[in-house]
Amino acid sequence: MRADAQRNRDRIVEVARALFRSKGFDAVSMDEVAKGAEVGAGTLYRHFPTKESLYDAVLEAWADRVNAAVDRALTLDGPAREQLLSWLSDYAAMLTEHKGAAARITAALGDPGSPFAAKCQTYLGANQRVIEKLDSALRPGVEAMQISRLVGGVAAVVDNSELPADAAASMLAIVADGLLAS
Amino acid sequence: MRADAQRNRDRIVEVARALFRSKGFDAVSMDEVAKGAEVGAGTLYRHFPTKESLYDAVLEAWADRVNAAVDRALTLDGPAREQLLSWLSDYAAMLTEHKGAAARITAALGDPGSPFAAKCQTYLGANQRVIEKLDSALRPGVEAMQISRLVGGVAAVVDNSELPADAAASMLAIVADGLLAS
DNA sequence: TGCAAAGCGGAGAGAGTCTCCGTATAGTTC
DNA sequence: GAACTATACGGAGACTCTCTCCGCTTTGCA
Repeated sequence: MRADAQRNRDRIVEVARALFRSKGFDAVSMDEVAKGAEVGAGTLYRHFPTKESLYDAVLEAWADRVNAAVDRALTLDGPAREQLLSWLSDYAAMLTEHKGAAARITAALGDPGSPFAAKCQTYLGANQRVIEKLDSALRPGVEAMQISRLVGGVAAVVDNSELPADAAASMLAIVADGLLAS
Repeated sequence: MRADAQRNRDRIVEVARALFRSKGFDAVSMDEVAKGAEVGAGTLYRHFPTKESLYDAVLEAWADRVNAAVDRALTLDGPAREQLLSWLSDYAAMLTEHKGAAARITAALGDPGSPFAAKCQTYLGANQRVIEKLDSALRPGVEAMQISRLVGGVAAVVDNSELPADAAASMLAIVADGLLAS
């Protein structure tokens, strides 16, 4: 990639990250991103052929943080319930960090053609690790996809309705208790 | 209302219901509805000032069916878990009946200014009745809003990803067990 | 039958995503 | 350092969508 192209790409992602974070996916227009990054619309669309692909680039750094959160939760001293709850709330918090991300990523969970497919694999892998570690404490037959969708659903509701942290926590507690063996 | 206006209104709602049900909220354009109902855009917008208000009119008949579903579930013979599950799956099924409805209605749960406010009250009231009836079997302190949001979140995921009924059922079972006292 | 009020409908404003293509520049080769 | 080519730039505008404005038509009452 030519040096000017790389500079422009970096600037676009940086500007887009700030805009998406503060205003949410829908409320940011591509024109706005182009103007903010001081490039033309053509340049923006050459780097990112759709708005979703730009969003994907903005969310790039998340995979590492997801894995770190799993590691942290699973090495906690304490009962399985506490480890599970810690992971679920970290997971939900990461999903709601950017407005609109939770619904979008969760919708892409079963769609290999989505621009978010790589991120979904990370999430599914993280939940798979949780299942393997907590195994016997969990409801028999529970799958990574179910956890991903349940928590994604809760996160999407929290995000959409801009709920406070305690509302999110109480819903996650219900999900966690449902996931634990009864 | 003048007779011609009433006829047009009825035809618009009928056409819109068919389109929304088959294609989902986002994929239907107002132009399409106007053309299908053989009216001009102006006529459509006089009857329904926004696309959401048209959607609301399309969903009008639901309130009765919600209350009927609660009645049916709560008079089932069987343990609380069975009654709860029956209601939750009816509730989720109704929310996913029209593509896009689950997310929209659930997002409006806490917003009195939404065009769906009346429908939300119906849902909250239904869940409140469930809580009062099952009371001692449920997790202490559980609220109608929490149930509405949890099931709405699950329904939105099911709807978005077009999941089969058994995937929905397994997630609702987890939520139900979380809602029951442990 | 005549007339005001109510309703109709389509052109078009405004906003959004995304494309096309003439122009400019980076980086290589002599 | 000059010439050349592949690469990148940028903005006008095509297309689509929601929603408005306003001149024309129809209804229903007196």
